[in-house]
Amino acid sequence: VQNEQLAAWLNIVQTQRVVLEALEATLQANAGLSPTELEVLGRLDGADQGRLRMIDLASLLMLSKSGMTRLVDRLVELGHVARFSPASDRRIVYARITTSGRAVVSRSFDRYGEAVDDAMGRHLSDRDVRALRRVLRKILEGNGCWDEERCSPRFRAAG
Amino acid sequence: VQNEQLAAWLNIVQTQRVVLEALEATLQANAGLSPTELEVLGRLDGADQGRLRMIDLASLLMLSKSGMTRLVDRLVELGHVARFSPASDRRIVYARITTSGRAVVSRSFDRYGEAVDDAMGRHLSDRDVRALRRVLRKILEGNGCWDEERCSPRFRAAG
DNA sequence: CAAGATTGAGGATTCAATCTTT
DNA sequence: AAAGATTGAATCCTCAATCTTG
Repeated sequence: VQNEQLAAWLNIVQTQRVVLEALEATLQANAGLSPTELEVLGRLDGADQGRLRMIDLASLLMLSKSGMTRLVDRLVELGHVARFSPASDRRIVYARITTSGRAVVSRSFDRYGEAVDDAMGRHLSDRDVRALRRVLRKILEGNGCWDEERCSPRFRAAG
Repeated sequence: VQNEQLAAWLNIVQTQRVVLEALEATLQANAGLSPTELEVLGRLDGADQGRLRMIDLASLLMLSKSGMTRLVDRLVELGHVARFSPASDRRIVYARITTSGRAVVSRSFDRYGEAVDDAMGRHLSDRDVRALRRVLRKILEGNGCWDEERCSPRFRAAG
């Protein structure tokens, strides 16, 4: 019985590897970004006022603080994100998506959706997708990291 | 509809991050190994004669050839793996698990299974686990990377 | 020349230490 | 002192180039 669980875990790992590999190729050719970098832009795009604190971004993506500092460095370099600190508390740094960043999200998300469909959705029925989400949600809830906004964000409508 | 797929993909990514983080901590404290390193030992442990070619290991874990070279370097350094080339074709290098490596697998796999159960299985019914595996298998099959031995290997029995 | 493996250089991420603001 | 962010050193991984054997 425990072997079934181990196998399921291995399957999650393998699936993530396979799909991610497909997405990386598409996304790199299309926008010159890594999936992680696009995820940051997507989170900012969906956030209130298009901005989030560095520490909240790190927590959302489960990266270290320093990892997020460098990731945002790259996005700033590309002009897709800008930094600023609010006057009310100068300890905080916000990452804010720029017009250029919004444009990248608009242009890339459709292609990205197609790539996900190609590598994953195309092989699944609607029931499969629902079943998958149901089980994964249980795991996330069990680990105290389910959060409606975190795990099923409202993605930007196409275009 | 496509949003459901995107959300499902995000959930896979998040689940992998959450569970992996839990496993890393346990495994590091327990055996001083990363999950990837233990996976190599587990694959070798289950393989015929306890050995696999470098290139097949790389393919199994979806790592680059050079990445696998370095990973095996570390395991050799620790004494858990040894390299050798067959006389029949000196181009090939086999990684073979050593007695020490077998011991590590024996000692670690129980704890590893417990950790997987803690982070994942504990929150799921048997039906959930089966449903999860069924859907993930579809995705892997759809991408041409389902392989009975690759994706549901016969793990060593406890002890 | 092709297959298999390794090496050097460069990119991404983490930990520990540090800096600034509260 | 604590919260938030950044920096330096070290680790792990990848790509391109190279080496060896067939």
